[in-house]
Amino acid sequence: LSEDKESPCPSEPSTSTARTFDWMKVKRNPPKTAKVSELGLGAPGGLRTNFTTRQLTELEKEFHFNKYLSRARRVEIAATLELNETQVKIWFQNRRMKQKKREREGGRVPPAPPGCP
Amino acid sequence: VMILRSRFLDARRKRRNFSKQATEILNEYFYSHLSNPYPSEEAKEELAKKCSITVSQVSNWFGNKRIRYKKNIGKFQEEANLYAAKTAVTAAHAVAAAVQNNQTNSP
DNA sequence: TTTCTATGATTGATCGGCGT
DNA sequence: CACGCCGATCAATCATAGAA
Repeated sequence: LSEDKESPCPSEPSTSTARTFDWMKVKRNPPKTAKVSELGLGAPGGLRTNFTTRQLTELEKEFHFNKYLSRARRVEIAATLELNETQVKIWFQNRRMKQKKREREGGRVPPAPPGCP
Repeated sequence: VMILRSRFLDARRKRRNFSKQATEILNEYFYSHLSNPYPSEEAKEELAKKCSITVSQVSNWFGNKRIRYKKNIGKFQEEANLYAAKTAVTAAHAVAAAVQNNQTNSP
């Protein structure tokens, strides 16, 4: 229940080590952020959108109010912040995971180990 | 514009590199599982304990390692052979011990 | 000291699996 | 079958530590 079988190995090892495995070939599809859909809009296609401070502030505020969004609320937020409903949905999803991660790892050990001038 | 970046200027800064031994342990695992360098949650916890870092840091390390490795396999060739040899020696020791044990316990 | 590289962390977005 | 969520991961980027 813990060993890996190296099944895929299309390439040839050539030398002693370093073969190419499938995980090294994994490629993600580029973001489909309302790309070619709207022709003419400044909708950046295949780019990682950079949220502005205003957007993040509003999203954060909403998050503290509700950890989950209703369809209606999502539409509102999206319109107000000029984002897709999907982006808002994903933001909340990532935010929840971030929250959980903090709680889980919250059992901090923030003491001052070594040097602290 | 640069002010907009100030929103971050937070945790990301003041970063500490892991101890050399921790990196040693992580690399050993990575290269001995190069065919599938995706440690399970349990494995991550074990590595975290051995390295004295958090599970998240172990995840970050593997995430960065995988991406950077496949981005430029050649650059890690040397490192790969180094650790491959190391694990080979370990394996050899194990085999040697087994043989030794076999001879002394052969009725 | 200045410049360039190695590395840990962050985060918008994707992938696969699951429940509704 | 479509949709939202979770957990893990990707991929690009940020900011700093360290080598040159």
